[in-house]
Amino acid sequence: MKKITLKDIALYFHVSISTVSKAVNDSHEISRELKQRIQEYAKANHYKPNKLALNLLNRSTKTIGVIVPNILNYFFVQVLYGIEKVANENGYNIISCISDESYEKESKTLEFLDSGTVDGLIISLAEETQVKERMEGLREIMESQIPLVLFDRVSDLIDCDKVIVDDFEAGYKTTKYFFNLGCKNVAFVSPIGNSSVGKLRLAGYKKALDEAGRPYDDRLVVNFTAKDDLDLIMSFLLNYKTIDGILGLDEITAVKILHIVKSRGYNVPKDVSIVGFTNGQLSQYVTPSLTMVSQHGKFIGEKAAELLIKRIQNPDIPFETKVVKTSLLVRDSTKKLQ
Amino acid sequence: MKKITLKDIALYFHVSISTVSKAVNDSHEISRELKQRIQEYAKANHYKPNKLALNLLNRSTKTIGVIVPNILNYFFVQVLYGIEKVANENGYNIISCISDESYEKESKTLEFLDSGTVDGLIISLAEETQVKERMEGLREIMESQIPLVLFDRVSDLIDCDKVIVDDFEAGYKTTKYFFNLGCKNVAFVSPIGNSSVGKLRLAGYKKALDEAGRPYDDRLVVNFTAKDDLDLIMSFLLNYKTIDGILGLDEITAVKILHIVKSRGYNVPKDVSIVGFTNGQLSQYVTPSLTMVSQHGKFIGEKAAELLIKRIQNPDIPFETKVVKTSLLVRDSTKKLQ
DNA sequence: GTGAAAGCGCTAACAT
DNA sequence: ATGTTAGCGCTTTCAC
Repeated sequence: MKKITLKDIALYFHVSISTVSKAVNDSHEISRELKQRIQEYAKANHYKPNKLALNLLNRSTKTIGVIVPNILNYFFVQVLYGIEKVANENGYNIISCISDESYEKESKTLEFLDSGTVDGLIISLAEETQVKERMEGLREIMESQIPLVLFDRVSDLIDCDKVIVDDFEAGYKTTKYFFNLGCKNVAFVSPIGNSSVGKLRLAGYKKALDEAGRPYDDRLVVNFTAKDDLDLIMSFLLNYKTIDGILGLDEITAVKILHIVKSRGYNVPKDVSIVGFTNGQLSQYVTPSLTMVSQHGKFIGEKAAELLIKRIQNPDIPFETKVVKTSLLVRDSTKKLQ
Repeated sequence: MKKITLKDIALYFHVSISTVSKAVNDSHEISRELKQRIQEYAKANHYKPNKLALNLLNRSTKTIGVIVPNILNYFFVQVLYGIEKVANENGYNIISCISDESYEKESKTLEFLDSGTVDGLIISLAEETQVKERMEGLREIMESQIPLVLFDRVSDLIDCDKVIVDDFEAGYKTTKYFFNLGCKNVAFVSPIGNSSVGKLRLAGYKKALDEAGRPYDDRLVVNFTAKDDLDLIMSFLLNYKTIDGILGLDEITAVKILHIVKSRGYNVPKDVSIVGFTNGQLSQYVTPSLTMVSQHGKFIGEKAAELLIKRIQNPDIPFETKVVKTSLLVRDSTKKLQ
């Protein structure tokens, strides 16, 4: 038994397909009586209009596709919530896909979502894509005229609407915060050294160093990947100098750093202060609770969705870039300001 | 400028649509020369076959839909990974949706995914759906013949393939573990008291109590919802009796409990041992690290995807239910066994 | 009140 | 080598 179609119903009642169509859509053109019988039969046989056919007809799916690099990062989950909220308010569904930081997976997903499946796309680039500047996939998307909004991990090579975090300022302000606390040697620990986001924050860090008249020491800047042993790396770092401040570029990194630092006998925040990025579920429950930079993920998602929907409705307006400021959530992993 | 179609190309070259179709698909039926010109033109104008039309034609989308109740729960994220892995290996894409524990959102998503958009569905029920036993939506799905696999939060009211955790045994074994540790008063703290999963674990808890010849005290069983103040609830619990063991039914609950218990001056695990469910990212980084029951989410996802794909390929085989055992990951939040 | 026809974008069997 | 036709499932004129 396969799915029932208008045709099947029409055959059953010996009427035309269009009559059935009108009947199930409750058109006044059809007689009460026939309408009733057809509707009953349709319900009884679980008739459902085929969305594919409708979408083809309407050349619209009322769906927006979202690609995020990493679902384990709370920031992206928050963005997803924001997107979904605005999308639903505007009658759109979202389908969310994960690129897992891989260019290949991102491209495959892009290909899948392109060409009719969705009305628009919201994307944060995979790290690999950013590192290798592999923009072919995105270019295709742009050129095939599908509305696109990039957020957080964006690229200058692509001209489209964007929502970004003020990462430069975040890096700058946070580093300055450490200095105000009295920290002398602030380390910068990044799992995303190659992404635009990581680079901007580092630039902000450098500027703060500069302004404070302190030399830039690249041994205090640690880039690592999932493959690396963070424990070992941190051990080098801690043995190199008397570190009294550490900035971790995402939540799980900050939590791991805290764990490692504590297990090596340091007191947090007395010996070393720690600040992380992304105010998620972990940071408030570790001991001591972590001071975090919040990027307002939900807000970013909302803005991205708004931009996209605006663009879908009006493809010809000029591109916009929205910059969202971060804020610092002070908790117990940083020394108190005197 | 709208999306270019075969028709547009045909018009441009003054040939028929099918000729163009064959040309872009590199058919040998078409002359080298024309093929080349058409392909070039197509590429230059970013022609992409419309997936909607193709799917309609093939009556298949090579996509499977997944609905999970809560993306902040690491268990579901793991399941998602497992599903995606197997799906990709078999040439399927997945689109993942979040029901947010709400029946309404689940239904809306169901409706969206039904009727052509996906070839099959993998779902873990929203709590509201389970509580109110609102199975209309799922019934519809079943009756409209779309392949369906339920996992974790399942329902007896729906006849389909299922992958479940052995939650009864998990509740039973874990409670016995507390007793072996020497615990006398083991509390059971659940944010999912109304879901099948929560009930089964509670039944296991009761059985262990029973076997140990201890009375069941329902004041040791705490159900709470997102709205409740867990702090307050725990305070009642801790004042009621000398609790020396607490079982928290998910990761974030276990972490919160640990936080609360510690802040009230108890030593974990000396005064009270804590075990949580779901081995995620939080439990290993809190202090002390939490002993957890792992449900092997990724494995569950893989099995669910395998079942679904099997069913898509062969709709007539009898339904299966796979039961996946849990395992206990002992860390520092439980007293050491002597 | 009902039906025929066209069309959304595409492919495939069947002419020519 | 190229074109015609039919059809996937549906809606929407426009006739009758």
